[in-house]
Amino acid sequence: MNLPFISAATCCIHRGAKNHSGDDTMLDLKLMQKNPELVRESLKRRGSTLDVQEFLTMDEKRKALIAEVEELKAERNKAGGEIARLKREKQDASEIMERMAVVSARVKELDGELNEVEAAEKEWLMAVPNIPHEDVPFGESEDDNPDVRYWGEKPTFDFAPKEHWELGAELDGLDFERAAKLTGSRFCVQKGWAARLERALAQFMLDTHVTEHGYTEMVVPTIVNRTTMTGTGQLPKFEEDLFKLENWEYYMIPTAEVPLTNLYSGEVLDEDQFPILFCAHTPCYRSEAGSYGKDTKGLIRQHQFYKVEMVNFAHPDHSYQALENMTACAETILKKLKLPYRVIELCTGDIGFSAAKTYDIEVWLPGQDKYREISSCSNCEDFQARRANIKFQPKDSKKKLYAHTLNGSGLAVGRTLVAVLENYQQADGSLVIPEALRPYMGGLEVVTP
RNA sequence: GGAGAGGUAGCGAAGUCCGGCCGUAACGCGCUCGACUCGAAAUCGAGUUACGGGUACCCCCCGUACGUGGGUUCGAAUCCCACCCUCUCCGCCA
Repeated sequence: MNLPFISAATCCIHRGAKNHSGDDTMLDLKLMQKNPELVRESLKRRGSTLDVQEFLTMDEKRKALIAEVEELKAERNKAGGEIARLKREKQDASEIMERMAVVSARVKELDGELNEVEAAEKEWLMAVPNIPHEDVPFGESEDDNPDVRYWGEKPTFDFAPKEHWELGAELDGLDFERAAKLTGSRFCVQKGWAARLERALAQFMLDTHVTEHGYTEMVVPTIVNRTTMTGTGQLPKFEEDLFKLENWEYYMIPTAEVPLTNLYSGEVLDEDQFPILFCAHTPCYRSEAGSYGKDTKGLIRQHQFYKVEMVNFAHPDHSYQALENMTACAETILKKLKLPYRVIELCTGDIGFSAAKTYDIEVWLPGQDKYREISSCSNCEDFQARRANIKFQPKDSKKKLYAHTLNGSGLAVGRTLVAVLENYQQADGSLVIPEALRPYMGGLEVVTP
């Protein structure tokens, strides 16, 4: 059976009724064929060791097999009509039938080989990361990410500012010990004001995006199937980062980007629907495999945290403007909270698998004396749209095109709570509630020990 | 958990019992273009799947796809097996 690469394939076991007919090809097959140098160069810039030649060899083999098998199939189809005619006319067709038995056996053989090559090719393609935009600066690691801009004044303290977990515990808001008892490490119980602050932040963020930025608020599943995880690029490569339900091909989302972006998988959008702006407040689950020893204390790196996520579907001509807009939306939250931050651009060595260009927003944490990531905004161009098969119908052409998808945190709620704690702490051990949040906190201005 | 119905183009839907002239897929809707009209509606006419391969522009030719995967057969939307999804009723449940 012939598995088309760019369209209606079905590499995944789980396939929704109608809207998951998407192929899960990662890169444009044609791009690989026509311009392998570009891909080779892109992989090199990312520091990947994937060998483009390996793919090209497979593709040659695939084409040769297709040529052979299709010739036989054409012959078989012709003979089929002939057999039908002879039988209708009550004539003997056994000679053709015998010959076709041989042809069919050969077809079956070749189809088997073809399937193997296509599966291997697909596996290879699925492991290729997106091609970074040509403007993305070269770099080998996060140390090479250039600053883009800074905002706000770092607060000054006439005492040694505490880290958030210390302050949170002293104010009886954060309880890591009991969370460890309930589950294990990297979980937290939030109590009283800290629980409400979490809710206030989420609500404040959602309200801002909905009423000021034009986003549509969504509630989506936070457990999704394998196809959905593949559509946005979490699978097949990063399975170990995910929590998976036992005995199910279901996964807990590491970000609402996954369900929000896949909302339109297998669909064709209207050009004038753009830009489509969705946001959602969801829990996020990450195994944090490989991060042993990193941020072991506090709320920074948890197995479960809440995030308000923004997802855009954009016209290819406007997706980079959309990325600037989305980043500004995330920054707005920090500005309203009066939290100092900086924006950096991820270099080729640090950019995520699915992204073509990414801005990270880092908030200032006085307790840690560092900027820490609180948002990441990416333009994935058509990378996810290909995998999830999200197209749109341009007005001025017949050909359907892939949409561009973007995603960004707006913001990670837990980390925002950390930033509020560390930036708004007072000498007497109390915590001032940022003005923007007070309406959501029943007017509360200060949390005291 | 029990019983039943269903999955075919952008949508609805025929075809499945009795395998082949039924997949550029009947019929209807929608959409595009044209005719009529001052213009519009109505009406009439024409067009309208995706991908892969040959030719890496178009045309054209060939192949594949009727939820998914397998089986039977010279040949499968149609017959057989397994699975997925949707809907209805019953039971249970926040």
